[in-house]
Amino acid sequence: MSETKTLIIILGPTAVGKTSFAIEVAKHFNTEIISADSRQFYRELKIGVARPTDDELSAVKHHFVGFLPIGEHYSAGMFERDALQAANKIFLSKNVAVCVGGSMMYIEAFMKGLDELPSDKAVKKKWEQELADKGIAHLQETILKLDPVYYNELDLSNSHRLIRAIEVCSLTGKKYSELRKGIVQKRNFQIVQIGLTADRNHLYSRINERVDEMMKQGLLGEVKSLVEYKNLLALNTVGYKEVFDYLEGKCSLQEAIEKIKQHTRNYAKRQLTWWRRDEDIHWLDVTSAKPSLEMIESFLKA
RNA sequence: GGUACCUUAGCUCAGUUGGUAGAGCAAUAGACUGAAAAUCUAUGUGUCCCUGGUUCGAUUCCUGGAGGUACCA
Repeated sequence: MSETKTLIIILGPTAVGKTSFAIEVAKHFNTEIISADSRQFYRELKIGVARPTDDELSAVKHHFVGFLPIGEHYSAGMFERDALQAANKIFLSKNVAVCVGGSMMYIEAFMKGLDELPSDKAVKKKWEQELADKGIAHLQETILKLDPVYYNELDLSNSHRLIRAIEVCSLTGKKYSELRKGIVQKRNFQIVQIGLTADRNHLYSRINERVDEMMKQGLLGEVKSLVEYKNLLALNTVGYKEVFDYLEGKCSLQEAIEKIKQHTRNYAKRQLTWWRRDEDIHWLDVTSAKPSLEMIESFLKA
């Protein structure tokens, strides 16, 4: 079996209908699904992250859904490693694997790879503390000294990136701008990206409906059961942070629900912005028609 | 019915001692190499409720009206 191996990636904004279509595709090719939805990885998150139902999960084997304890640290780099491993395992017996998700950077890492840069939680924590104590100007001065080239490229208001650059510089003793080469890794399989999309209005009303549906399914109860973890990074997530605000009396339930809808729409828009620049994506508009398997077949031949 | 206060951007509200106005959120566009459902950037013409008046000039002051809120009857 030395045929070309193909990874079909199904991506698109949240609530566009990726989950069920991916299952249809995976069934068609009699293969398995690699999830690329970073928040669906957490065991404790179900309703709020629209995890596939138990029926769906048993219909097709899914990798990574619900495999992480809520407190565990995970990242795009770790996903690159794990997803490659999972894909290669699938390719041992199949010619096609399906990847589905909305986590842009995770998918990017899986497809193209990240430069090998170190990461250290303690160092990151230290600089977060520096940020809290001395303000962002102090971080800006630090990166100006460590890596003046990157200082000029970077968005200086973005504390996350500031800290990451300082982290890499201080761990390696080298400049982040020089280490970050952006080399695209060669994979031993071909990749076909299928993007599901829809009219903005249609997408937004799907999002609103899905949030109402989550409430019916018991999102409030799910979030209540996670209050003790509320400061974890995994819970800095749309659908959870708004309900925490409600539980703390910062707003009414109705307001929290409206915020969830709004923030989900904001997220969907960011996803569309990210993928707009990628010319290799085959887009399928689902506004008026369901995506079809025939389309997938035609993309595979092309 | 009386008194007081309010009416400014899609929403919540600032403000102009009279020279036609600005924040947050939303919206739109963008960025994105280990927190990424995260984080960050850019974009603000709107009958400043209506009507008269004073004034060179009113959204701002005065008259009258409409709507709202609170309290008193």
